Amino acid sequence: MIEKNYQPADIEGRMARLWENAGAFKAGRPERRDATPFTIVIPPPNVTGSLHMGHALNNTLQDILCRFERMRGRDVLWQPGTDHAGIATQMVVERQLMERQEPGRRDLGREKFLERVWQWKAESGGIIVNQLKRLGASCDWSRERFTMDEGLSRAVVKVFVELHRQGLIYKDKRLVNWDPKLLTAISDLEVQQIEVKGSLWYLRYPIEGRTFSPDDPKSFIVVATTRPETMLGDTGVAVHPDDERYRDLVGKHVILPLVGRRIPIVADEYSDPEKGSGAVKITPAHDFNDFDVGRRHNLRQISVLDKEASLALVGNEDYLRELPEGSAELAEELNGLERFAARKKIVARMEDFGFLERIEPNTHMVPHGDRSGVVIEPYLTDQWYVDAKTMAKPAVAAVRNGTTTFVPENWEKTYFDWMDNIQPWCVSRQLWWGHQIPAWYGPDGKVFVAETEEEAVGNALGYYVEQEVITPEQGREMALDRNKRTGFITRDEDVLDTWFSSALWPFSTLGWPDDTPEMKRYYPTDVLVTGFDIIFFWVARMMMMGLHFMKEAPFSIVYIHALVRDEKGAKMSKSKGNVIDPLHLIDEYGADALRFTLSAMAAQGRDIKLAASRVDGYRSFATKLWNACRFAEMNACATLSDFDPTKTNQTLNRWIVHETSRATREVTKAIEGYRFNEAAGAIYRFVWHAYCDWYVELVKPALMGEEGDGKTETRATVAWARDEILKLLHPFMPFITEELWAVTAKRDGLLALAPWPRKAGLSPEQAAMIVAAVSPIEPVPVLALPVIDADEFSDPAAEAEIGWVVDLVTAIRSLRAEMNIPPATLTSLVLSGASAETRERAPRWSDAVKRMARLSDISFADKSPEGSVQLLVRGEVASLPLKGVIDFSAEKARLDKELAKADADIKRVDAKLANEKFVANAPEEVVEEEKEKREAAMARKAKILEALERLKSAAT
RNA sequence: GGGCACGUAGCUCAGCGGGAGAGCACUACCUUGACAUGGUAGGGGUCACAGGUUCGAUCCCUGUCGUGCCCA
Repeated sequence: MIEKNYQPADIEGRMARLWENAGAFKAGRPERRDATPFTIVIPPPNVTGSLHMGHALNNTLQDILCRFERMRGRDVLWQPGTDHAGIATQMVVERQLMERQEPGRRDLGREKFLERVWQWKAESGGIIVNQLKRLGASCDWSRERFTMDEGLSRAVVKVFVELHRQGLIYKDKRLVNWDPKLLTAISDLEVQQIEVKGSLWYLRYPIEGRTFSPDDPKSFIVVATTRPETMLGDTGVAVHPDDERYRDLVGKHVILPLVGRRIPIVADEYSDPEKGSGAVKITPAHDFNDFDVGRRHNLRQISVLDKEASLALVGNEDYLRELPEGSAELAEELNGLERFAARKKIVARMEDFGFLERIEPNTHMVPHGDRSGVVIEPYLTDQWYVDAKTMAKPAVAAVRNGTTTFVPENWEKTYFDWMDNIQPWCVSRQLWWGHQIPAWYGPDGKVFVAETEEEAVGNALGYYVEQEVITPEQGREMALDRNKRTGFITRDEDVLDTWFSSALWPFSTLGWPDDTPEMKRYYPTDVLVTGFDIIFFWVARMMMMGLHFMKEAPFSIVYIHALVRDEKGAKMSKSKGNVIDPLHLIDEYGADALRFTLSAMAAQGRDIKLAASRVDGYRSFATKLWNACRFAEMNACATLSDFDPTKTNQTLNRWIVHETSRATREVTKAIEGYRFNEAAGAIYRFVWHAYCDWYVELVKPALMGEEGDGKTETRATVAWARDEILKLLHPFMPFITEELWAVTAKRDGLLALAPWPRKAGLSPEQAAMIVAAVSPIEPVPVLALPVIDADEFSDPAAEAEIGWVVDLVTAIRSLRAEMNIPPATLTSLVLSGASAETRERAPRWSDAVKRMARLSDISFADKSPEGSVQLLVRGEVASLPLKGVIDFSAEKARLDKELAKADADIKRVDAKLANEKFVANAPEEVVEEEKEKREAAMARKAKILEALERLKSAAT
């Protein structure tokens, strides 16, 4: 029994348990041993995460693909899991410690702190997994992985060690993006350039050998800077080589104000003559561009900030070297000042001495940490880097030669642009939560990289024994006793960038580096579904790692979907307060409605501006389906096991079979082409406007009539079409369809595992494979049913007949509305001058048409009766004798309007046909079409004129 | 500054070289035996603007204006 009302909340939890208990989503089900695998790896959400609209869209689309392919008989593995999210998670736990007024991270120490993080993960991590289940994600949850699982960690270590051995991972001292709040390096991608209203300070740098005077422009050079506080670390001034103003100053020196350091003026094209004063100060240790300029001109690198971005001058040998007497006092005074306080103080001091020329307001881009939100400091440190440039080459080639394809393909350009200009990837992070780098150092700083501590320590001790730094005896002792080597051999404190482990996700989750059966069966994966915002973070890096270690690209298709925005088009963000919570929408409208909305709006290459009213609309759609199924149930329409839809006799039944096969073709092709919105549109139109609006309405007389073969066939067809609908709709609305599948008939299997309506173009072998794959273990009776081939089953005769009925009913309804005939008034219909075909057809539809068009009777006549209103239906006249019922002037107005429309059509077509160039150049069929249109319009016009004539005589 | 999108009904969006579409909202009528979470009918658009290509442009090209995003 179907409940009277559709209550999504009721059924969704129940269906989720049903799937779970049946193990419906498990990969490698025995009966699919011989089926072709279909693999998707989930973009692992952060363990700290909770479901947002982006996740909802991303996982809905993946689920549609997975459910679709599962129904097509494939052995689907949708690999789920979560990401340890280094910085994010560490921050969450640190905040928790603070809120509970417990000792902080550093007080706890590394080991204790990590225990706390794991504890947090056990208690509250992975909330998002349950939220994904609420959305209906059909992942193989039994295979859930976490990027810091033992197995995945082993993969990470192995990759690191091998890349290091191959020279693709190395340690280097260069500028990094330093986050002075989180006290770690971050990658270029974790930096966001934010436009900031700041100032441009024009500073006077005195030229060596000239007496400085603010009034004498010859005694100084003006440099413009957005960061005056870094001047303490200046080691040069650059001007453009072609800049006439400064040509004779190149090669001279300036004396750095306040500091007294003697630094050169160099010519470098980096300096832009149009910007500022045309001269720039060069601070190689605190600016990426300056770093390059400095290298070109052999300028010193003087770091003047510490890791918290405060001035570090006292004891700073680089800074103090070669400074004149008295400079140490300034160092004492400024030491320890935070960078922005230092800026104020230095500017004030410069002004005091006449070194400040002016300050201009200036809007410019300032790098910010995407996690901490603070201004990023370019900072000179030792870090580990991946040679991304080398690794990118095969990754670019794989896309260029089509091994991997982006959908839509315009994202390939973005991918290439980035890959072609890729920078070394800084993978070390000064955090605790993550994969600790498998590198150990000896007392002289020599690095030993190995997969295990034993191996690294063994290598190291062997080396130092050989170098005679220690005796063999000491070496043996240190090898056996960890405490003995403390202080001699130390492990690298840093952990790897979270994205390092994510990059391995497509194979680490399958058991690599072990040679597992899953590796063989499910790699490479079929499709990756993700948002464009992580093409660089994730897609590109998976390509690099996959190609390097597996020798095969990790996926053949990368489907890039849109960003979900609020209804005004703004990006959703907590700070803007415009976040729509998918869980609220699920509570209010149901997961099915949300999923359908997202897929219906997922047009390629366009962002989704989501309005709740759309979700509401699709909830109505679910209700509509619900009630249509109740209708079938109330009329005893039951699924018959030996029913063959292609063998139906009734025209109406043949029509819905025809329409079903068309819908099947449309939906199938659209999903295959990743056009989710088209697939959703096709099934929506079919269910509502074909099945409900017409089929169910037209079928009522038969279902209420006498028992017989026709009624039996009709009942079976109603049920059959309903079942096909449930299948076609299942990938989009899994909950309601699974529920209706269960309650509308006694089924031996889940809808989630039922076979997809046979699609166009499926080879007999493939079809046989599907049946063979699904049947042995769990026989699903539906399989015994003949399948229809959407390409083959078409019935133009049925389509023509039902089309005529539809047009007739629509025309009468329209007229009645225009004439303001109340629904309670029944009218007669006279089919005048009807063709033999119409005379033959009409009786079959008389009951249905009478009901739907509110008619009392239908009759035939040679001519339209006096005073009747005439309609044109497929070239024939249908008359409604409405003498005394209608307002003649209203009818005249209606006919005049139609006449005008016909005239306009004729005029437009005539203009076209009169155009010689059109007739000469347009394709023949287009010209032919136009001629047919003209004829049709002329015929229409003739009948309208006739009707007007008759009206005139009737009125008088 | 470079790049990528986008400007279509009041709103949110499809579409597309040969007669402008959907959902929501709106108007009128209807509680008919699945459904008022419904039905029927209807109103509403110079397809941002200006050029060009074409027999024909909402669609292709160029430019302008506006919006969004990415990169520097």
